[in-house]
Amino acid sequence: MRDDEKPRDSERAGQGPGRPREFDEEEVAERMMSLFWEVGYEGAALSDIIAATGLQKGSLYKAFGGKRRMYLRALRRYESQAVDAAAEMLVGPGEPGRRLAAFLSAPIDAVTAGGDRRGCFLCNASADQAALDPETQAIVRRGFGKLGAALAAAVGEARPQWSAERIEQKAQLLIAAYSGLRVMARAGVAPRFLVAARDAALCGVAD
Amino acid sequence: MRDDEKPRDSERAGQGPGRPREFDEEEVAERMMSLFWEVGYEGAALSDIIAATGLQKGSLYKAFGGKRRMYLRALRRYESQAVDAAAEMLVGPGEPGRRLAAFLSAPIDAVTAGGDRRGCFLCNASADQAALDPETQAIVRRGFGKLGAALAAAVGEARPQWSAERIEQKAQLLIAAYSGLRVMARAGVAPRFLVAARDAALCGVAD
DNA sequence: TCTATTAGGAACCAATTGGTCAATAAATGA
DNA sequence: TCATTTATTGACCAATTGGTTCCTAATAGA
Repeated sequence: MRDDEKPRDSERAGQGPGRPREFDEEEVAERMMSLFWEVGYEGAALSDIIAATGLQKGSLYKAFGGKRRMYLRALRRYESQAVDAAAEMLVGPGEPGRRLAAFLSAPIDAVTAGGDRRGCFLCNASADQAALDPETQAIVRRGFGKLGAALAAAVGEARPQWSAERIEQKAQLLIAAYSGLRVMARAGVAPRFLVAARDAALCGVAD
Repeated sequence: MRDDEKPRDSERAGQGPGRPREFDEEEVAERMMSLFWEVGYEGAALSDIIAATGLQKGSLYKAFGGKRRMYLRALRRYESQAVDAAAEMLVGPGEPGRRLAAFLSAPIDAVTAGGDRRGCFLCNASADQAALDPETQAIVRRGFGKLGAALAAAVGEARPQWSAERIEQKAQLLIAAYSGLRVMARAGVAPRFLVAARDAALCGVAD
């Protein structure tokens, strides 16, 4: 559980002295994210990371730091990919009601369409490491904050006549419902229940 | 990750031949539940379980099976304690609206009153082990099922004029919101956000 | 070409992991 | 008292854990 490894070198396009990387760092980071997302921090042994990335232990530790840094990097990657994308979608073009519906449908589509039961990495990290590691906690909280802000914006757009307080309430309910849906999906709860929850959550703001 | 240990002997009040237990099995099970609840399956090393229970490894393995059995037992214990209690409260006496409010307030009270950030064991297990272990998954799903049924009963009581479908939808939304609140609480999201989510969730069914 | 710098890979590490077992202790019933 | 049964304990186990180090390979710039 130590965490003293220094950040090591990252991003250098290939110029400069020294032997060039034989792997694409982003691609490797992507695979690490997938693994941690699926099995959690302790569930991913170093040997699993090696298998998933194709790198050797030495290269892994030189490019990234220790295991904890890999996890945090994976989580930050999820934040700046999945979370930011969702937030942008929520404030993007189109009917706000439709955007909210799309946001709450994502957890269901993932499981019905792709059979993807990984849930939400942010939510998993919360149950997994957030209570134990403050850095994880900070990232998770920031992610929830982003989603909350974007949801509030979309709700305000959909129902301009609502008070700020009511908008905020609805937005918070939508994150909570989203998180709950992700958690339930991971446990394999039948899609019809998820659909019911989604429809009730959207009631009054997207019809 | 093996799981072949036989169930071993349980419950024998102390009568019959043989040396009597020096510990109270229920009390030990309670401590194991607390530990797994807080740190998850992989987060609890056998040495931690030993420290938490005061038992030696050998006694632990004789009384319970391997680590996985201990975890499942802890999770079942949570189900038959926390989940069943919540379900009974929901269908119990008092105004149904108040009961629903109490159900959704529990996640908030835990963190504001007791500083309890363990969240919900069921939800944690979902993010932690449910995607990997079918037994865990079954318990989690059953737990969600119980809560869903109880919530539907309470909602139906609070709003008898609603259609069965609408009642079911609201009930499912309430479990999702509950799960989400637990997850967010574990990440340390500020209580005011949790309160906002709760109030929005209760809107229309408890006022 | 030579040097500096970096990457790759395997050997190596101590510590810990979950799990077993045999010896001993304490009870019951005969 | 003695055989039987069960519990406790600590020594022991192989395997795996995350992590380091050292040697070689490959590049850029001088």
